[in-house]
Amino acid sequence: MDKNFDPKATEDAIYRMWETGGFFAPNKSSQAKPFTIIMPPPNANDPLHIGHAMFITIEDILIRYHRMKGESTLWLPGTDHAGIETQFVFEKKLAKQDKSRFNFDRETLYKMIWDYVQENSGVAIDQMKKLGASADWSTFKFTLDPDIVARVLETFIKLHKDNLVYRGQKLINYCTKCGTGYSELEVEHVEETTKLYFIKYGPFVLATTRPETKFADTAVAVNPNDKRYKSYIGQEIEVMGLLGTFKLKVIADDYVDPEFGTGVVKITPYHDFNDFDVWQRHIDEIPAPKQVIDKQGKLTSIAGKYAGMKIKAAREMIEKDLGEKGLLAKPSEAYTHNVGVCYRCKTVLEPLPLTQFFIKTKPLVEGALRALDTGETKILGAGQDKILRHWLTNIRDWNISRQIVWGIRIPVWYNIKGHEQRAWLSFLDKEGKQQQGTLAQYLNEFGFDHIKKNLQQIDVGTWSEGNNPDWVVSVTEPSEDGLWIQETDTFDTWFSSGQWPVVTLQTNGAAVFEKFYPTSVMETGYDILPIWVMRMMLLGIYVTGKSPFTTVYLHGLVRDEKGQKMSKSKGNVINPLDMVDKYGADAIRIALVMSSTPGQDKAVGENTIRGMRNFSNKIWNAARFVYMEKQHAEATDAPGIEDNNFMKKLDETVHSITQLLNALRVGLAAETVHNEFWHWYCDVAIEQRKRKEISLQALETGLTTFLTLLHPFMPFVTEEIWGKFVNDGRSPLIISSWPENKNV
RNA sequence: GGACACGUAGCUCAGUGGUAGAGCGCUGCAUUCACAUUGCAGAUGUCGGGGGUUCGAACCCCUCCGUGUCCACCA
Repeated sequence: MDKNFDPKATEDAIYRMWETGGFFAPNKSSQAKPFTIIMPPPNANDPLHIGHAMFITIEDILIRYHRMKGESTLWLPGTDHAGIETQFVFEKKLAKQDKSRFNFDRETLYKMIWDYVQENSGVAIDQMKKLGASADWSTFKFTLDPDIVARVLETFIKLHKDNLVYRGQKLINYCTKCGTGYSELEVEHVEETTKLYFIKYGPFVLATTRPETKFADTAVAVNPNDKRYKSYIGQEIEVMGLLGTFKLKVIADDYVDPEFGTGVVKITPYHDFNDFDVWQRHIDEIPAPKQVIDKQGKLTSIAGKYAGMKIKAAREMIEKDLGEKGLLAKPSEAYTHNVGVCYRCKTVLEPLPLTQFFIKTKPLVEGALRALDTGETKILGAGQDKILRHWLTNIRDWNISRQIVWGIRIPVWYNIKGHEQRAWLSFLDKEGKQQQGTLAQYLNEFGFDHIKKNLQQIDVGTWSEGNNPDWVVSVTEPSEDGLWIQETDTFDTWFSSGQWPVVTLQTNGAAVFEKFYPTSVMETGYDILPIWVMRMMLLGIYVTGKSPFTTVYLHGLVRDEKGQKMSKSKGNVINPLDMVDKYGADAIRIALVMSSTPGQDKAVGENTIRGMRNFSNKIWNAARFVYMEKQHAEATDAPGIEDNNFMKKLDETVHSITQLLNALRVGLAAETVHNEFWHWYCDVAIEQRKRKEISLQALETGLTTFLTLLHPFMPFVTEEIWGKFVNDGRSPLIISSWPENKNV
């Protein structure tokens, strides 16, 4: 027997033994009560990072503990198609081949991404196995599996029937680079220092950071109580601009802060959220809005000679021209404010008027709040309960339309007949070249079938009142006469993952759903509380009437040794698989959870992991000592004078670990078992044994008990020892019974 | 501007009403003893400051200071 434990030589074989033994499947006994965790599905296309290792570890600890307690334990794994991220990565790949999404029709592009993801999808799963994840792989689901898609569509149809879906034109945060709009939860806010311009505007001077949108101004607003401008309210003013003079109405709105800038604000409803709201409040006073920036981030034809220019270039040129025309009242000032950027590519988002599908969220909130009030669902994680309530009470309608192909296509069909002139679309012609325009332009030349088959995107826009296209919700093409085209937008990825606990169980069979829903613990990072956990509650309760989980355990972010955020640019990223390779899976597992606490970030460095590698070696050597003692033991094992104290202490340890795990205090449980094993069992008890103060039998009981207690945290080394010389040839540790404490 | 956290050993963090803890680091001693991926001994703490409740507070309450994160429409 080697002096050191060698994880590399043993871990894979142990995992295979567990897997082929079928030990990950739930206990079939009818008396066993269920314990369920649905795994947060990682991006199918990405290798695991340290944050994944964190959730794998915590969930596996809970799963192994409950399995050893004899419960019918299901850990259902899966992966997510991660719409925007994956399409973005794929497009970068295309760019390297001098291609873009515009070179392909929708269907072809989807298939290419599908194949690309298939190539990579095994990686994350293998990595989870390396970390020891005892998930039931037979229940595995991918968010684009046909059975999952069918369920997700069903939910949408139900929402529509219940009048909880609407199609509406709103201002949407749109990424001109990724080519899609978002919901407000996906917008990241970053501080930006920009110029605040002071522009002569008729009789006023106004302060703006965005002179390039002034071509779309439809009003000027002042504060109703601002004495300086009171006489102008309700009047029209004449403004000399870069493209000539025009007239605008002056309106009064409380939103204008008289203290800021000059107290005069231009109103550009289609390019600013506040202005949009002002327009809504003064809809009778302000004429129809104008759009000056398009989806490509370029200025539209209303910008005259600036049309076609990118925002940044246009702004610079406009600044110059304003200066030359003497329209700048004074030099610009540096101004720091927050702007929304794309969480994926960090491009500054443009507020643009888009027609999208929305889910009415307010009617769904009540059930979620009730679940929190009654304790049906408990949130673990410093203060996160209150944060969730805050989100729930301030929720907005959910924009679920995404202008990408990598996702579940929205099951909505438009009848374009009679609206051919207004249906904008892009498709590939017979030479594979992109054509863009209205259906009316191309219908005769290419025929409807060709256009449909080679379609990239359709935008049927918003018709004026009473002149809307028919749209019907249907999974298949409607049979009625007409020119039917399916919406090209896909669902927000979070719309499918928001149903994850429900649909993964349902698609594993009605009996599985019946038994394991609602699930026991949802374990994930606090950073996705609103974007994911909240939505799972909303949709889960909506579909099933029950909150999808009893407890939400929100782990913290993993940071580096100094508590710094890990990032590629800082070069402080720890790859969990490298650490497994170097120190063993057990070491990184316990390093991640020991002394961690829900909702609080966790600092982990290689030193920490090395220290825990030493701990797994310590376990190994303690076992080795017991084994050697047995070799030299005499036939009769005399009781030791410390036996009673030893057993009592052992029992207390079992008790406290059990209590801690029941209370989901995983970090403290790990710390306790580590300390008791090392500093009591090894440092005290084994030394007592050397002086013959405790019996070999007591020492052996101690070892087997500790192997059981340690197993959820460090499954490999404990299983290896168990199989090798504690329980040779008998059932493996993974399905051994959790010790009962008798005397405490 | 608001919300939520956090401030405990050199560093990173547990502990959350009853004599201050862990990991990593540091100092000294120990080497054929299960393990040097070790053991023993040790140093470093007014548990952010102040006030209150209590027989007793790192822990509960108030307040101040500092840090972080998220949210928010000041162009």
